[in-house]
Amino acid sequence: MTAFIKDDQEFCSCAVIHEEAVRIARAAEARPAELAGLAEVFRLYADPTRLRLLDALSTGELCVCDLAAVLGMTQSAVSHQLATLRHARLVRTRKDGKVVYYTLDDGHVGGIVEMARAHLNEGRRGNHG
Amino acid sequence: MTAFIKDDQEFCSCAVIHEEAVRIARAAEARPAELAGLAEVFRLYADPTRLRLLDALSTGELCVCDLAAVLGMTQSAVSHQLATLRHARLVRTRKDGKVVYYTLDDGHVGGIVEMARAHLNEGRRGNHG
DNA sequence: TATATATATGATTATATGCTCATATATTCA
DNA sequence: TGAATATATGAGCATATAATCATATATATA
Repeated sequence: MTAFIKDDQEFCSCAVIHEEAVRIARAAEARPAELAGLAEVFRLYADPTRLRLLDALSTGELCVCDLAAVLGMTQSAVSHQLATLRHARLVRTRKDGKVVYYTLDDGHVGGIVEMARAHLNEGRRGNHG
Repeated sequence: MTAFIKDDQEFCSCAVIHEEAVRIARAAEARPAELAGLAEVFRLYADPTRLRLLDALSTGELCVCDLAAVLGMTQSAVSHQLATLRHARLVRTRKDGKVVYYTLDDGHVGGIVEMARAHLNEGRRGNHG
């Protein structure tokens, strides 16, 4: 056997070297939908602007114009990113007249960012200096 | 005042409504470089293929061909993504003859994925059903 | 009602990214 | 040395995405 075949398609020009390890990894594999969902969650945090917005909101409630001021970005750019965060339920809104106030939706946000911060500090110690 | 000005540039057509809140958010803001670094970390996890690779490797050491078999993807696609993970130091390699074995670099990887999994389960309970 | 203002959003554009294909590199073995 | 094989990688393509610009929507006020 010189090629791995799955669903009638050739994927790899090389032989499968460790069939047992492959079986184990296959069996342990998470459902594709779950991993896709996870990737989607991470993607939300994978943008500096969105991180800055979440960071700013961690100090308390702010309106769109406040956020534009803090980030030094246009109202439109901020509003687009806020829409992304809103659709993902990472932030909530409260409307008072013309003004829309944003807050973090729950505690998971801060937790995830802290986790990644630790990852950054420990995992890459001295790599960037 | 009808526009927020920073560095001689107009960012927002609306007035800054809450100057104190803005000051506080500004003061608390993380260094831009740190947030950019964080976004970079998250970006690594923001792809289903890379998550699947890390997931597979969480069961133990696997060579490139093994990983191609587990994921049902070409050797080239897998190798490209492994290069990304390698450069980010999320995985390590061990070479034995022609075969390159990959392992997770440290425990942070699993921790971050678990964290996000919890986020997914708790934060979006019933939102997708 | 007409105007001003705070926010949201569609279209466009520039850039980033993931996969494929072809090929290079490294190693083993005859 | 030459052939085979495991892996790495550059180029190209298709798609995704973040910012911009213009404009729509909603609300307050004259």
